[in-house]
Amino acid sequence: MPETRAAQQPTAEERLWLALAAIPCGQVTSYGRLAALAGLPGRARWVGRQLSQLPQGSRLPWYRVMGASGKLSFPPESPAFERQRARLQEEGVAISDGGRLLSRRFWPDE
DNA sequence: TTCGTGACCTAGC
DNA sequence: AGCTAGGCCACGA
Repeated sequence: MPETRAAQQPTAEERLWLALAAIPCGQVTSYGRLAALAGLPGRARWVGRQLSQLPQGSRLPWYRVMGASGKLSFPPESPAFERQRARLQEEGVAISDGGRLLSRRFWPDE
């Protein structure tokens, strides 16, 4: 009988959820940094894919993640773009109409 | 199986 | 500031 998952080492997905949940309110990070924090440097695309599969009602702060260039990864005006922008706005993080982060709030600090 | 696509990134102009 | 090139890799057609 194999051991249950809980007794083994955390999976990459679990490490990602933990890193994601660790982003402080009012701060943001990038897909690449998140990948590195989860122990998978160079796997930014994988992070983006994981976030795209998050269930609708997820409590995780997916909206605190954007491209390394400081821009949201959704087309401006799209529903997803506006959702993310609104969530960030609630935390005091301003995003321009074009999707650019207007303040230095990347985490961890550089 | 190959090929295009994608919530990406860095380096180099 | 905006290209381009190459790297990354899971998925579906």
